[in-house]
Amino acid sequence: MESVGNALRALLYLGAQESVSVADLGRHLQVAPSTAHRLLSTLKEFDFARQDDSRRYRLGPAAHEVATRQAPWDVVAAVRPHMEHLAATTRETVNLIGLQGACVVFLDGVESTQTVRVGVRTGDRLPAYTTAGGKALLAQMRPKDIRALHPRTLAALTAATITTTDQLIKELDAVRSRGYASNIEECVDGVYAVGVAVVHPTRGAVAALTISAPAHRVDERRADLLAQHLLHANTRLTQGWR
Amino acid sequence: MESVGNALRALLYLGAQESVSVADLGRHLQVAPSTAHRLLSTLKEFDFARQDDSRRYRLGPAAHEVATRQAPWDVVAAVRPHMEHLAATTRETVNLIGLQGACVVFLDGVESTQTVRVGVRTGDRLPAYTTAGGKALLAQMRPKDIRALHPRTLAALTAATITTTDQLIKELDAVRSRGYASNIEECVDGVYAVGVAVVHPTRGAVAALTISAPAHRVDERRADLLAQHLLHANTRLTQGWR
DNA sequence: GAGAAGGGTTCCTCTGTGCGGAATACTGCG
DNA sequence: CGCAGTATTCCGCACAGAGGAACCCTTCTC
Repeated sequence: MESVGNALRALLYLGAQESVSVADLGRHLQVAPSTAHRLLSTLKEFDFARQDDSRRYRLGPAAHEVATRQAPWDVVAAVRPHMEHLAATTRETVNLIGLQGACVVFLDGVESTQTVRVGVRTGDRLPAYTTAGGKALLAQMRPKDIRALHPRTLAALTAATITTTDQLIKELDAVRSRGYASNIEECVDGVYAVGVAVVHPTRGAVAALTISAPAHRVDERRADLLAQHLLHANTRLTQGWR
Repeated sequence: MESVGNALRALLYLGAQESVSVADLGRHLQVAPSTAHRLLSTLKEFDFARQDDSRRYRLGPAAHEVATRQAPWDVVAAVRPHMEHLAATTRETVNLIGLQGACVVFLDGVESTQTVRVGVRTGDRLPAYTTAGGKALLAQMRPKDIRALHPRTLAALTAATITTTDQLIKELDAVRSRGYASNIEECVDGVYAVGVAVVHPTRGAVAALTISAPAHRVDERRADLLAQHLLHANTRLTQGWR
């Protein structure tokens, strides 16, 4: 696979430069300019390279996406049995959530066996501020970092969604005081969720554990009970990491 | 470039999965198993994929490296004229430094024109705790994040290097109080440097600006003067970002 | 333990893809 | 505007990459 090899060499080269011309790459790979051009065009076609009006090529967003979209799979595997136990104990849906920039991604899920239940959303992405898991993770950050990550006003997904960063910062203060985060129909109408951050001893907050239920099944007292289950599971999990 | 296209599709697929088998990839790309195997083998050859004894393939470190080694080139360009002015004014070497994990990388430099001078190190990497720029950037982080990033004991580059994370955390406190960081022969014997973090209004601490000089030319009073030059340049720079 | 099923890896043949060269188009400088 | 350098497009051809087959490996079941 000589041409594939050259494409990967081109990608590595592009990653190490501010920008690259066809001639630069041709010299680097010892290939004809038309071959270098063809490689860069293909990288561009898949968004591994971008080109502006100066004719030079830069690393494109696909390269960044491949690297940063990888989940902490070892954590996912370690948490799985705890999630299954939680789902069995509470009879509600349990999710493991990761933070990527200002979004959360659903990494894994164990669905409730009840007839009326919240479905798992593994693979989905949502704004962090709209979810219990997202709030639990954001609460690990300093207010200045929260501001750096969000515009002043935030898009609403429901009538209950937080809509300003100032509100969010206040809410995260409450999360820290309470010891867990909640989402009361802020993301999807009819869904109530609680969440806690999973903090690895050397890697910091790597994910969040949440329990989601139909809102009609959860009042404040039950939310608190569900949260206690989460906190117990979290303690057992992180004790296994020492 | 059909084969290059398939290699890039393979890379994207690998980035979205925990692990991938030859059969998985063959089905995904609609190619023969031997073709899928050949693609994965080439990705593996360049470290874009890794394979363990289970025969399955995972994303390799090269993909991560391509994405994360990219410097903030727009910042580098914006800072350049300020660096040139600083170097002309102080007649010492000016560097722009970025933080990557627990290391700094020298992003750009303007060398002093004096006969005896500190050389520029653009492209070099060093432990952050041994450099003024690194310390300036680390001082923007919380102690718990510093601990997460460093082992208890730190390797010494000179007799003056900080050798424990506890010492480093104390030093970073002093950096924050003083308003700038210094490196008094902690990295290279005979080099004295001062540094300040360049803080972008929405992106946070994106780099550090430093002035490095032969130690025999810098006493405490001159270090403070050099630091004032840095702080003034930093203010002008960040005002241009509003 | 033996055998079956599924899948990974290696090898071979052949054809169509990717290479380099040439022509054309574009950009920046004097 | 003309020129030099470089990017982009197009074409012909040969060899690189595709698929198929054989062999090897792993896991599961009896």
